[in-house]
Amino acid sequence: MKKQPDFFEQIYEVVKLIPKGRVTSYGSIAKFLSSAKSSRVVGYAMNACRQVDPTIPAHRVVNRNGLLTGKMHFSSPTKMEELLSAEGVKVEGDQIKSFPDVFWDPTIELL
DNA sequence: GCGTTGACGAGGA
DNA sequence: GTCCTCGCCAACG
Repeated sequence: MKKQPDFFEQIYEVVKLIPKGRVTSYGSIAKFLSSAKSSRVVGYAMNACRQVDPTIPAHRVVNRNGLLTGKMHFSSPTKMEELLSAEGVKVEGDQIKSFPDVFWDPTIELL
């Protein structure tokens, strides 16, 4: 029996493949899964990732603006930027510095 | 079964 | 360049 739809598993797998110190966007993951329009669903999966697999580095997933939109969903609102900062990702406020520099696109790296 | 919400993205003004 | 609107898919009430 499946605990979660394959859709979610796919997302989690990609997120867990994100190298340390790198980040990606919801849209890129969605696009990698052949559903660029399902970017919102990717974010929803992240929200559920905690109950599925808390080891998922959801903090490495941000929106296309490099903004930590989901930081409020973490244990603490500051947990996300702390984790990113600890991995070498410069974060100012809620936005990632040098976003294109730390950006990791599964459609390019994994392909 | 219907309507609303949501960690988004792209397009248009 | 910024701001607003629409779309898209899945889950929740």
